[in-house]
Amino acid sequence: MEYYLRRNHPDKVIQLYDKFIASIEKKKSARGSEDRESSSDLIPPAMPSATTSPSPHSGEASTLLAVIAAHAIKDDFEAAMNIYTSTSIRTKSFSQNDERLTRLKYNPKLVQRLTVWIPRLHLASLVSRPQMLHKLLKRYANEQAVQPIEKLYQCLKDGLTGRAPFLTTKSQKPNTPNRLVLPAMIWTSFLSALMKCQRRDLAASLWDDMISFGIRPGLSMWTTLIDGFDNNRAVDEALAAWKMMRGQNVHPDGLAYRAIISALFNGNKSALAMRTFDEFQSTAMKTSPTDCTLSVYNTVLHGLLLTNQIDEANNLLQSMPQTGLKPDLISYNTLLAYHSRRGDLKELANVINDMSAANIIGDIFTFSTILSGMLKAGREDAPKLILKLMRKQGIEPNVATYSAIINHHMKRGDEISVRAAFLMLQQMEADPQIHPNDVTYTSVLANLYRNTWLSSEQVEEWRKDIVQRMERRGVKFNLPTYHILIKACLTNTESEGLKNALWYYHDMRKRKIPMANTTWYILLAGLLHREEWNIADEMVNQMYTTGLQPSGSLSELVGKIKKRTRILDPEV
DNA sequence: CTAGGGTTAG
Repeated sequence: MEYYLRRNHPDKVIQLYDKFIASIEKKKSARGSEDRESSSDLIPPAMPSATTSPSPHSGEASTLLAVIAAHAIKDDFEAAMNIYTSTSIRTKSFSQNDERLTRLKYNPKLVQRLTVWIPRLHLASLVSRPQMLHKLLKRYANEQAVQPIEKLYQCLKDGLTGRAPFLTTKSQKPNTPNRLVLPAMIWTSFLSALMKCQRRDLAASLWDDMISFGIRPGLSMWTTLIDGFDNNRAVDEALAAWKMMRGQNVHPDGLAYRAIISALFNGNKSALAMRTFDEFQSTAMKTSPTDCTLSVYNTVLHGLLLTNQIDEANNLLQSMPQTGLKPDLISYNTLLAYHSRRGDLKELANVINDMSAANIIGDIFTFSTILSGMLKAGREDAPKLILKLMRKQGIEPNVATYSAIINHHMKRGDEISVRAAFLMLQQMEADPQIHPNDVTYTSVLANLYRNTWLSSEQVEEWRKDIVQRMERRGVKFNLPTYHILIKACLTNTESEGLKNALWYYHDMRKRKIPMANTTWYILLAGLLHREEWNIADEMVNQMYTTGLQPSGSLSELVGKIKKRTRILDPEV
């Protein structure tokens, strides 16, 4: 194939590729029938092994690139796209300095065309396998990796409207039969990923793009938007989206109700959340599947407990049987979490008894929750006890389990405990099953900032070490992380504390992570407490420039800063 | 496609 490419005979290359594919298909079907003959009907198919499904060798990728290059010589992108999206050949997307590409450098025009084509072909193959694209975006969002998401999205937009479009939304289809149709769910996947990265600005422009392509956002898109605002702790925006959705006569289902109710509870609007829940019960609940209804109930339960409305929570639980609903494992875990936060061992035991009476077996969430509740209550033997219990039940401890233990060590703050925490962290880093996450590292960092036992040199050394480890592993800060760290820094009375807090603030701005009301509250309350009036004034100004109109407790805080009201109670 | 619970902290 390379010979014909060099001789500029693309059609020969294409012929050879077709033959190659045909021979593969023949081999596959031959092998397939052999398998059928040899295996009895009673024996289930074996695990895929090297002999039954050969792993793609690199030769296949080179062959694919050769035929793509042949089509590039003929400038037939559509044909290349058809091959690329339908081939079973697995290949990492070819990078620009791929060794296979540089072998074509005798034809610079061809190489240049291929460097434009390859990312587009990569996207096209993802668009034709939406669930694969979704998985990829989800992974990027988990890693807070905005750039690759943006890159894919830019390529998508370019594919719809650029100089040589190869994608189409359904509404345009009649005039463009040769383009790949973009499934509507892909918009939802991108929106969800961008919101999880706290990039409301990019999410907003995606929304605008979608409208300008003539797509009316459907229920799932609205739900994703509201969920995203909830993730970003932006209640007002969530509520605005909810109203806009209803204004467009889109009827919410259980999932949509769940999203808005969660946002309202998290945004301190529990009365409105409960009214919305009542509305759900008298409307969408009638046609909602049981598991979906239960998720709404569990969200309400979680919200009530979050706002310390324990009586209301018990009323809700008691009302469930009348509607044919039974509390499930998640309901019980939610209850356990409430008592765990309060370190209430007696109530924890009560819930565990209720669970066994209802024949509900605990899972990893259950055990991690109980473990941290016991630690909060001062039970030093909790890790040993719970880990033993888990082994007996065959439940593997995970990141949350070990993070809880590490947090406990770090909280104690003496040198021996901190060293124990670092040792456990090292063990987690060495084991791919329990790699530390943002929560683990945040716990270590926040406790270091708050530490008053150790020398500041020692703290600084350990802090640098942690930051390096995070960078090495690609673990990035997100909104709750910043909140925790800024607050921890500001509680440290040393001047370092203030400096560090402001560093995190600037880092947030640099990374374009939008501030939630809570962010400003934490910052301003900390500055007020330290009586850093000038810096507090400056922050208030910067808050106004973001267009935020503070209300409630946040505006009270602004008033106190303006009036230089000193906090006299040293406990606050 | 969007989906309820745990580990950071409030």
